[in-house]
Amino acid sequence: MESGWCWEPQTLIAELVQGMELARQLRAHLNATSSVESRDELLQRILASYERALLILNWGGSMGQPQNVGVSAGVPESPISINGSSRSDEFDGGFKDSQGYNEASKKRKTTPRWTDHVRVSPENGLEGPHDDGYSWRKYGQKDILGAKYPRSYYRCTYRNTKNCWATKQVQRSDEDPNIFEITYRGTHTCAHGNQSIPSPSSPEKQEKKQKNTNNNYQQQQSQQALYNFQNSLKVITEDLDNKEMVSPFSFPSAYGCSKNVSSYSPSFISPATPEPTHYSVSPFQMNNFVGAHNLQHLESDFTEIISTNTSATNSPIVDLDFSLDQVELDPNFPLNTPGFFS
DNA sequence: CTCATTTGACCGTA
DNA sequence: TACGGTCAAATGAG
Repeated sequence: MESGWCWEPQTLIAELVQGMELARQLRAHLNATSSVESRDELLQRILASYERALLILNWGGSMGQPQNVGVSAGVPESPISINGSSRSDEFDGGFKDSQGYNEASKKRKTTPRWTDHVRVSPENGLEGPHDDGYSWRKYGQKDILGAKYPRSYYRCTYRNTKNCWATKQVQRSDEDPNIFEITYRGTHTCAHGNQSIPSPSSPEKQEKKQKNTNNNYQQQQSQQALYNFQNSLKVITEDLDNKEMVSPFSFPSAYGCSKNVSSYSPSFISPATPEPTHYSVSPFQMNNFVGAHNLQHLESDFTEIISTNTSATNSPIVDLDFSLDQVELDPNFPLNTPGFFS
């Protein structure tokens, strides 16, 4: 939608490479006695770099997928063009042991958590919450102390059938009602089943009756690859007490290569609050959040958490174990596949 | 009829 | 005890 952006694979790769290079620098800073500020700056540059890469992917995808493009004219059920979100993923510590991670029901506190900030563009209509490609079921709503808007609680639709314990919380920002803060908890273990992405012509709700009927396999693959990619590229920061994972990638960003249809639930926030349909990117907004994080000890447990997180996604397509020692683009990553850039 | 949402109650934690 | 998170019965939509 608000594209008009000229993008090309080289640009994307350049951004990614830059991000890696910055990560290297950051690593050097970690070993040295550099100031927190310089680390912070480096980290923000890394995030910005990946964010730009993501935007490229997003727009690239939306431009390349003819179906449902342009259905942005405020039709409530129209596919949402998720233009991503400002990525301010914060990772709430915890999931140290990869095993306990799968048992989300046991220890909620140990599940990975990261926050996504999604901005809606007011001129584009009011509803249709951000669809990250997963199927969510709302299970609660609470008024939060000090918050103007209630918080909505969602869990994976396939919680029971697939034992998928991913949840998310959606809260409208106090300061800017156009911004929604989405906190994800846990990762989907149903991602490879029926879970992935609603087919363009079928609203999400149809999923309940047509599981596994998405026949656009290539598209799925690309999306999954991107999803895995973004899931793999997480930067861990460690708080004094907790670890945090800061990811420049957002779930919605992973669908740039295809159209998201979202029938989503109409209860994104609360009946009293208008529901955003279209999302625009606020690329650097994440700095507001990430910048506030304690960036010390950035590296500790980095690879451990990465691998944990990666394995949790069951990703057979891309294996991007992203570590600071190994920051080369995986040649297997289908950056050049047609479904990706076109 | 099936499934999603709503919403008050309940529970665990700080 | 207050608050955030979850449960589950009631209700509604398709």
